[in-house]
Amino acid sequence: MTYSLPQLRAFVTLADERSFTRAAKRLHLSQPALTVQIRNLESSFGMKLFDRDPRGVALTSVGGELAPRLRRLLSDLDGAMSEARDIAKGRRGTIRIAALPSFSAAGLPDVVARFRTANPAIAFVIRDAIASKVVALVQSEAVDLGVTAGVELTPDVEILHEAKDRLCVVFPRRHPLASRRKITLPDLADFPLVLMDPETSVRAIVDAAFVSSGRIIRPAAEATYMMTAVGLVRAGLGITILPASSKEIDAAPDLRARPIDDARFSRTISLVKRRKRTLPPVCEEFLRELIGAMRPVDR
Amino acid sequence: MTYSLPQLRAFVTLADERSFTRAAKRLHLSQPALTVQIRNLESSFGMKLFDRDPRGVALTSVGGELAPRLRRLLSDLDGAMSEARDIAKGRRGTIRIAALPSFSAAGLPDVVARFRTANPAIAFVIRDAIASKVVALVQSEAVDLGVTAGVELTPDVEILHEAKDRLCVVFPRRHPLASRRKITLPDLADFPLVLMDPETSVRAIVDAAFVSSGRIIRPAAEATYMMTAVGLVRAGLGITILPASSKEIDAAPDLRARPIDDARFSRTISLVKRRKRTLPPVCEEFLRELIGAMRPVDR
DNA sequence: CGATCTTACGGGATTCGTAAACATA
DNA sequence: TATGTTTACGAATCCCGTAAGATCG
Repeated sequence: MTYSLPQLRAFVTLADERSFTRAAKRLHLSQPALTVQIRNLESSFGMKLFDRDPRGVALTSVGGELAPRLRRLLSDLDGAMSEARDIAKGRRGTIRIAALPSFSAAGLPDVVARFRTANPAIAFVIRDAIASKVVALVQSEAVDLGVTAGVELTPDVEILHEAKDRLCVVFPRRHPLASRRKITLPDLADFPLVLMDPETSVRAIVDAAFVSSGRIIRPAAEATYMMTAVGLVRAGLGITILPASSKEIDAAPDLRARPIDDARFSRTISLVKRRKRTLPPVCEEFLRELIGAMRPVDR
Repeated sequence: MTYSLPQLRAFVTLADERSFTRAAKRLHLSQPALTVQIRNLESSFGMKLFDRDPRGVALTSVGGELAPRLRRLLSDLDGAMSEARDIAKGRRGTIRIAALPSFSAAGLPDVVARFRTANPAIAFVIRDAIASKVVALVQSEAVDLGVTAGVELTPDVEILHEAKDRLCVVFPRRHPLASRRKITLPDLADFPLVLMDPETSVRAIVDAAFVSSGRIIRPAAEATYMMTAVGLVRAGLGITILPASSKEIDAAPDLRARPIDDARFSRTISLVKRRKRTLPPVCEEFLRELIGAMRPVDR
């Protein structure tokens, strides 16, 4: 009426070996135990699957139909299970991360690279997106982890770690700001500003700081990508404000970046996951590495 | 460490239903029993496969990897087993027969046709071959059943049933033989003979009969196919000797066939199978039909 | 005899259902 | 409190190994 995995394994092995004794050996089983498994399987079919003979057994025609299919199915099954076990043990797997473009370019690559040299069988999927999109990706479980900033979180997104990221002002080497020891908010208002797109978290911080100090902002230009903002500054269009960690600054040797002496010009980088979802084990491991690397950067 | 079929079924169903209660219902299982299965499977992995929540359960990422593969594997497995059960029950299957050309054309088609209307899901493979080839096909298990004649059988071929098939002489309507009441061996020797190929069982019988009566045979022509022999007779080349059951005779309205009044001019049609091989159940059923149809034919 | 498969029996693990405890909205 | 999951425990079944029996060459 029913059948079990041991029965099916016994059947396939016996079909291979065509001898109860040899098959039992291969199954690490006593030979009578094998006989019983086969007998039970046969009685569940209501017919013989093997023709016994003192010098070997042979498959019945029904057995012959079944054997190759079961052999393949069982090997697929074992493959799937052992693969899953590998994933569970962290020997294999995929880590999916969504992160702000700044972090994707600056902090993340080193951590990922180090982790991959230690665990070469781990694959990464990295999606760079603006803060609100990062949260959406985490919420929909399109990714395991998210790195975002300054977004009100929905209740089903959980913060695992936080780090401060200061903003700094970026200007040409010979700019008047270069001689100031400390740069404060009013200093910035003296020069034309190249700002990030209003959708971005950096822009939100800048806007908030200016508003809270009672000033209005008049951007000379707006950019979506930080590299564009840097280019505009190099062209003399004005100064800009970017995360201290952004790599784009280093790409322009003729520019200088200086932290702004104002607590409002900093943002909280949050490492998040979907609440009440257990992470894959590799992911947990990577998480620890990432937290270690997420110390606030000053320059 | 290990896993069982009930565990895997529980896993897949729970992944489908995303609720222990609903899944248990679908599995015809008490709900605690399901909890235990999942717990054991999870502990064998050393990690959770589901994230529990009062209003439903959700797959872990490892569980997500596993679920679709297992769902397919289990459904394939059940498919293979139920198909095999169908074959075992005779609701489906293939019957493979090798038979002498004469029997393939004369006796077999009607039996097969009748059987197929009763069991439409049964497929047939019919190979027509000369006697020695038929035995070889049975011996190598390329076919389940064989219909042969006058061949010394190897010990691993078993006779299931036998029937007499008389030979008859075939001649043109206006031939001198047409007026004889009884035709005996000496009568035949008076006319030119069209005989079958020396490889065939019919020819072996004719040769043996002539030899045992001390005559030598001088064939006017030889044919491999009985239809050819009939054609040669119609053309007036001589007379021929064919199995009484052969359909080829009926295809020539200008010919007459008459039994030969000599016990030596008959052959034993044997229905055979490989010794110590159990036949598929459908095949057993067909066998009974075939034996019923294999009564000796006189004309 | 000897090699091979089958049957018989006891210990241990698995599976299942009922009943009760636990968690969360 | 209502819904849904987990824990606890006893009964039935299944699986396995040892030992003895059966079969064929």
